[in-house]
Amino acid sequence: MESFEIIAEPNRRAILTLLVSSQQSVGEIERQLRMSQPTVSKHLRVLREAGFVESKVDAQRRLYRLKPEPLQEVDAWLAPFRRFWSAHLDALERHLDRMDQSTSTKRKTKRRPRGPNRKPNKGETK
Amino acid sequence: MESFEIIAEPNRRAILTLLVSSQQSVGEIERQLRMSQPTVSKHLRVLREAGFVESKVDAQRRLYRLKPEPLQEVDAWLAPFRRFWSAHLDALERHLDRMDQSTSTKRKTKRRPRGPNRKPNKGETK
DNA sequence: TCTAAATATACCTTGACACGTATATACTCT
DNA sequence: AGAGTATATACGTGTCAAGGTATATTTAGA
Repeated sequence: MESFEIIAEPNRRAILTLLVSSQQSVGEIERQLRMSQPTVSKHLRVLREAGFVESKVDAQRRLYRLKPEPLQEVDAWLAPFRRFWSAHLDALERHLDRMDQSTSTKRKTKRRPRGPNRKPNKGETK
Repeated sequence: MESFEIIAEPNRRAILTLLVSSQQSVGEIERQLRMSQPTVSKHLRVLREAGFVESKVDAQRRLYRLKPEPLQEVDAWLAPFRRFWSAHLDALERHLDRMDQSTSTKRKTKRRPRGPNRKPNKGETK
């Protein structure tokens, strides 16, 4: 399974979040997140095979702890978008600046001739 | 559908990546990503309803462009993990520093500047 | 008004996966 | 060795999402 699918599952995200603070045994995770033991074990297996966590044996217990790499990949995928929304903020600022100097100006040129409107879909801007 | 599930789908991630550079019509996305037109439209619908993109009408076309908020939420979820792996890097550095002292080896590559009570910089990824 | 282009949607099928229950495995302690 | 604890796995089941094909909707242009 692939990194983005792994963190698509809410229980797995919860487990990862738990493990940020410190390593935990299966039973501790089970109790804190109120999931069944097989469910926890199965999610941990998925996380382990994808490199999100690693385990070490401690008597009958297994202690699971985070490994950084897969989440760093996710983080890396986000990088271009971070640049995008920074640029977006800049554009908003420039726009507000223009509003400042042209608040009394009315737009007189229509962008393009339009026929009868169709019904807009949700999230569609006119 | 929820943000993490949305970006779990590879074609949707590809669409989002395409839209970082500029807005695109459905047909343009279809051709660049070699997906069928219904597939593109259906993914765009999912993305639109989740707020990842918005569309505006341009004659028979619809131009889709990115909206930042949902990916910013994903980014926010990652924040604690970034602190986690920064801490790991710091620990590694301290370890290497101790190695330095005990071996008197000269280091060839520079490390990050460090000081007492060092705090990570905003948006620091490394 | 007819046709072609661009996009959206309906319906169907298929596969993946998350969970529960039951059971297996591994380790500790007496 | 036997009992108890902690964890892993096997199996069956229901759900849901992704893609394909076919069709509907909207618009430009002749």
